[in-house]
Amino acid sequence: MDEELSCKVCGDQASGLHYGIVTCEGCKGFFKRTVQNKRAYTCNGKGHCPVDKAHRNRCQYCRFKKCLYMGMVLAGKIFIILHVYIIY
DNA sequence: GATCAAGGCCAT
DNA sequence: ATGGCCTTGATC
Ligand SMILES: [Zn+2]
Ligand SMILES: [Zn+2]
Repeated sequence: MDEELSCKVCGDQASGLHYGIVTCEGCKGFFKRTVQNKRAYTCNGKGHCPVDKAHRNRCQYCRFKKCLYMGMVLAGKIFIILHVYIIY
């Protein structure tokens, strides 16, 4: 039985936990590239474009925005460490 | 020693 | 520029 998780950002099949939330390889790489290269995107629409597997590449601004909104953070690992730390 | 996640590198 | 695969480091 394989319970496969879906990406919190685009809904694609996630490979696991990445930067604090469950994401797919695409959003993981996209987030990494965006932060590391300090990329700046702009929305052509109103800033609320649908971010799903079909349209995630159409508006990078709204995709990255959703990444942050869903709780994606560069040092997402500290959340996991913190979670353990609080319990103990 | 096994598992998970970050990062890097590569092919499309 | 995107997404995937592989490698490395850290943690349990
Ligand atoms: Zn995704
Ligand atoms: Zn947009």
